Amino acid sequence: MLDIQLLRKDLAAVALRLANRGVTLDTTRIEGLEAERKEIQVRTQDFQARRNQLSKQIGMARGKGEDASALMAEVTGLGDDLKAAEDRLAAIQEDLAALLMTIPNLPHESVPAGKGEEDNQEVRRVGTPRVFPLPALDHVEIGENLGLLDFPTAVKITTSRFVLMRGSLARLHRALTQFMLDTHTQEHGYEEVYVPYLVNADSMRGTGQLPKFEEELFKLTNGMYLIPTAEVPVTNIARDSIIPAKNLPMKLVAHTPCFRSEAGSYGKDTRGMIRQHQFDKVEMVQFVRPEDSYTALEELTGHAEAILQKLDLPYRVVALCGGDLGFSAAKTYDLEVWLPGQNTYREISSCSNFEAFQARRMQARYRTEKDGKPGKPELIHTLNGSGLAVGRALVAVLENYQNADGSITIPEVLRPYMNGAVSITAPD
RNA sequence: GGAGAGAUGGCAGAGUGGUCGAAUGCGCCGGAUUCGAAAUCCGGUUUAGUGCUUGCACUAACGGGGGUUCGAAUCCCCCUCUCUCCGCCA
Repeated sequence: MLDIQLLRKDLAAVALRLANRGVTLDTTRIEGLEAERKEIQVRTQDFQARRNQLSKQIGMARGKGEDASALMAEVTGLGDDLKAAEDRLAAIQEDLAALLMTIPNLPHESVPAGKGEEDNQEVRRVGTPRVFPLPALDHVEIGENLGLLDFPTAVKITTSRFVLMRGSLARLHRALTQFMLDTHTQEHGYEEVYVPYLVNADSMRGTGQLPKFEEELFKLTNGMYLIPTAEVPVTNIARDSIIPAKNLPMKLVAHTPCFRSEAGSYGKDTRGMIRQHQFDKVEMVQFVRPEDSYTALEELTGHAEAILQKLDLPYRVVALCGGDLGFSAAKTYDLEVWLPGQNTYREISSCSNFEAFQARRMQARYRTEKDGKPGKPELIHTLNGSGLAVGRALVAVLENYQNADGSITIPEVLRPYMNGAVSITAPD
């Protein structure tokens, strides 16, 4: 949510910055609502002040045993006008609030202009794609040849966009998760958290999934939602709370399954594990002081990159352009891992700074300090990034570490998590 | 699932229709006292919003929503959550 004050003070500038992400702001409507709000609010408050004043006088008169009927008649006369003004004000403020909830965040000044994916800016490439003597297979063929990856059975159990993994492949998936969590907690200073996978609507509103993107979520019959990312429960830890300044920055990491309806992506990535209704992800979340958030974004992106580097997977870092930016983000770096089977880079992590956008929706604040003395509560900045998407990391390992004989070499850093095994071969 | 109790400021906790945004205690901040500290004493200490003469005024908020009333933390209705006991259970 944007600061309403910013819209009041400099609507034109807000509209201009939103244009960077291809969003047109209905400034006429906002100006109209604001003008009416101002007038009605002043009127309402005048009525309320008068009513409070008269009511107080009635109380005092009664206390002294005097007759208050004249005062009561006067305040009764206010009734209808007051009620009308209050109702109108409530309606306008509801309209304004609803409108405000659907306006995306302002892109940071460093965000490249552009409409979509093709305008994203490559920041750097790390690692060199391996050269295969024969055309590289994709992860579906590799996994199915090994007899460890099974889509038809998953379809039978549920439906498409689910997967079944068996044996050492299932274990490799778990090994990746453990390795990521251990690296972030032991080397990057994150606290591991275990969180609910079902959340209420308030939490979804807090991080920005609601009200605009309900169709992308799985909703339960009792009104709860399956989380589409650990970002939701983890970031909402800070909702409606004031964090002591000494606890900042707060760095949290969680491993959760993620559930996405993938509505609107029919026919896209239908093959393999790239786009699933259910996948695991290790997610990093940071709560920081506003002045630190862009340094924190670079740092957090580096933490995600460290996983790829340790796995020795080639990747590139892409700065999203305005048009490709998520609803709540002010700036985002995507990490794209090299997939030989597809001969392309595919997104495996997304690291974003939300500035105060989520914090304002959540009322997530920290107590400032001035010369060591406690000051006023102010909104924190929130960030998050995948570190990494586990399913896609598995895909990347399969494709990058495939051998001509159909086996998979296990990346060195994962071997301790695989009982020391060096490779994965088809079971007997 | 059944029965009961409750939800008030950073925390504890009073307030059951009228100058109550809210006693008191703790905590926190400032000051006094002290060589310094403890103790003690004095003062301060919620948030959001609006207006304009930018310092003042006003409005709103006592779990959430609705209602009664001239006036609601206080009365009524609905919802949510928490606690205790019983039952069930990984």
